[in-house]
Amino acid sequence: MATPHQPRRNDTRRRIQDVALELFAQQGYEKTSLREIAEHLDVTKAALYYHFKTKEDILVSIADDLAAPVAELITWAGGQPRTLETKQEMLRRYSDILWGASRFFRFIQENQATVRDLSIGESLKNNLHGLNSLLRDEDSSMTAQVRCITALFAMHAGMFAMQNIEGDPEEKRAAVLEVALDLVAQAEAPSAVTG
Amino acid sequence: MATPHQPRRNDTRRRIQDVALELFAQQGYEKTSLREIAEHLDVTKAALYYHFKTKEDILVSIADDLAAPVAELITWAGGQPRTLETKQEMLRRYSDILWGASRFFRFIQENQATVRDLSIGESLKNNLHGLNSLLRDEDSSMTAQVRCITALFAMHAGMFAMQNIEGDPEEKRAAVLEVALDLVAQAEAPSAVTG
Amino acid sequence: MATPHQPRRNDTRRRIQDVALELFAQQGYEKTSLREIAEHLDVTKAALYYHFKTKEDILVSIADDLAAPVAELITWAGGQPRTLETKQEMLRRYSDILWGASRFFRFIQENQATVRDLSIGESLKNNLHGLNSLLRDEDSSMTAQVRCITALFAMHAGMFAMQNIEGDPEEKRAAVLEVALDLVAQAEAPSAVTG
Amino acid sequence: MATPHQPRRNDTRRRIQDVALELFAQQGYEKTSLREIAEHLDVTKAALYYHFKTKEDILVSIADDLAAPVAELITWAGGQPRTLETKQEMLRRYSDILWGASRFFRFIQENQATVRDLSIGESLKNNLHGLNSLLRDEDSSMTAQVRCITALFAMHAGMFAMQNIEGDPEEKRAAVLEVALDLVAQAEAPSAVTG
DNA sequence: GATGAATGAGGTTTCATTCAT
DNA sequence: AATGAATGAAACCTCATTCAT
Repeated sequence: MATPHQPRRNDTRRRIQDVALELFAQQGYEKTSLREIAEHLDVTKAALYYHFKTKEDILVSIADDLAAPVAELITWAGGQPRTLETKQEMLRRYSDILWGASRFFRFIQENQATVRDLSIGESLKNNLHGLNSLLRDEDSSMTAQVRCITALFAMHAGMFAMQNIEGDPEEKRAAVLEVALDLVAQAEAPSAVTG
Repeated sequence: MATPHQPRRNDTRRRIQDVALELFAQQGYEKTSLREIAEHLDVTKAALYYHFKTKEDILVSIADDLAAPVAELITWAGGQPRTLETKQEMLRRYSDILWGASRFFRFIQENQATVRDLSIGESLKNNLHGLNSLLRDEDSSMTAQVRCITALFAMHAGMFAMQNIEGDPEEKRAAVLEVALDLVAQAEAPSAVTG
Repeated sequence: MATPHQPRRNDTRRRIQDVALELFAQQGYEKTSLREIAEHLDVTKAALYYHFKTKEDILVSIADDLAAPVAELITWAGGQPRTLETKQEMLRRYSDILWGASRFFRFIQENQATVRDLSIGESLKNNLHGLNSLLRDEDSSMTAQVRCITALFAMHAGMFAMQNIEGDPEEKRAAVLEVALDLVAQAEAPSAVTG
Repeated sequence: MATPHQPRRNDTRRRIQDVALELFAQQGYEKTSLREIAEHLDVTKAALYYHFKTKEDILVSIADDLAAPVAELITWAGGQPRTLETKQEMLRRYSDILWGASRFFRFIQENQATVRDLSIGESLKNNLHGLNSLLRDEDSSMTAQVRCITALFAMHAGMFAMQNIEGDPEEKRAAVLEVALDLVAQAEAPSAVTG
């Protein structure tokens, strides 16, 4: 039973989002002009304004779609017991989200200064903070807390910093996840390896 | 009495670099205009062009100063035996460099998309790659390699991602370094902790 | 017969070309700013950029329109027998073209250094060279060749160098043409007048 | 009147004039900046201002030197009988002047629009007008007058329009002069050649 | 005889945005 | 659903020029 899809209703809108994200990721947000987006789509700039109120709104609409799963993940994790298993499952799911929308998250990563001042900045920051809070225990040692944060950033960095390294992408992703899982495990059980 | 219009000192060039870096870090490179920099210094835009050929050139001159120590570190490490101790000493020194010019490195971190297309992008990338190559062993397991990369990124992230966490800055920095040292240690001794 | 079907544009584009040529001819290309052109038209500078990509592009578009007849003339003459009559007919037609767009050709004449570096320079030079080749015979005496070139330049000079001389413009134009026709006639029949 | 030449006194001044003329001729007056001139000489812009009051002044000083012979020629011719022989001698001398400072006269030719608005414009125009008046007879036929003007312009054009034609430069120059001499001869003796 | 530092004016170009159609 | 025409603001940059040293 295929959904009787609304004909071409969302088509242009989606194509704008797609092209915009592509260019934002390639060149950065500020260096991508609406003219450029319009040209790639073979429409006029004014057409963009039929679908979106502002340039920022294009990005917001993308973020609304792609960052939602992170918020859901936080909600989910908030309802689970704060066990190591929960935390690790959280990381696994986060890994799926990140790789499922890697173009977007890479964009966020590479345009922090820009995104910070945009309206999406706040919510992205909150997401990150939410994940963080669920992973780390505020009463644990500073080192332990750092390990948790690092687990998160390892995954972010993993999306784009591994291009120099040879190997199967899936294998790399698995390795990144493993290191992250490890870090939260060590944060929990302080039988340190350090001498 | 009226203070005579003192001619600006010789340090204008330095002051430009300083203000520019401050604003670049605060607002991002593209969102910082030369007009703004000039106004902060109480000079005209044209004065900036007396000291620097282009806007990009201002950034280049800053990077030349501040990124040089990283290149030196790479040279130094290249001349040492590839032991764990060398790697860890490298991380310690890198930590010093990073925190000694944190404003600059935070700028780089938050403006990757921009920096990538600028002339400094290449050399910064090379630096990172150089550090990376010295830390990780291409023949070791993927996981081990990821640990090394993560050690590096943990330090980068540590510069700005810890502002949410309470605690003494020095203590935080030490914790970050400890986690990084740990990661390379684990990369070397594959007696995994993972379940 | 073939009507060049331009989509119905407002005449703004044409008005820009007209005002621009007027000012270029009056003051020179470099000394005419886009601000000035815009003010004459009571539009903003940005409006110019809606119609033309660059300042140079305005001139190019003018040249494309006004220099085309010369290219056509060359094509026509290329298909005729290389007789004296052909050459003289060529000069007659060239005279019509020159006087029909005298503002443009005077501009070219007075801004050679500028035009040379612009993209239209090459094609204008080719036009002149084409006319030249059709007039002169490479095997004839140097003097004969010079006479042909002079015929051409006499007409160019005639457009603007006669303003000091009194007399009816049409009469002047006819006189210039007569001298030019004479020169190619003499080039052909070397029964020299020179004492 | 011969000034005993101060040793290196004028050296820089002359070098500025030389480089300036070279660049003016190559690129045009407006497109040549003082920075460029200074760089070619390995001095600072400010040094130029020690020797010349303004940019225009550099050009004026060049013109004063190089256009003076034309004024002298006019004076000389004014004192001679208005015979054909005088006119032809005038052309011969003018040819010498033109080719003796061809870089300058080519510059004038290619930058008319610019030169017109500069202070030298007036005197150059007067020179040309003076030569013209001495050649042509205001009572003669329009055609005869055009022939005289053409004689002058043939020589101007000859300086740069002959580069496409093969042949010894001196031979070309002689041919140009011959045609010019011819033209004034024909202007005098109205037994037309035209068919 | 020349420099270093700076300025004020102005240049071309790009941008996000608007609005009548 | 989209276009054509236009705008206002601002960007980067260059220029001729000045002046204390």
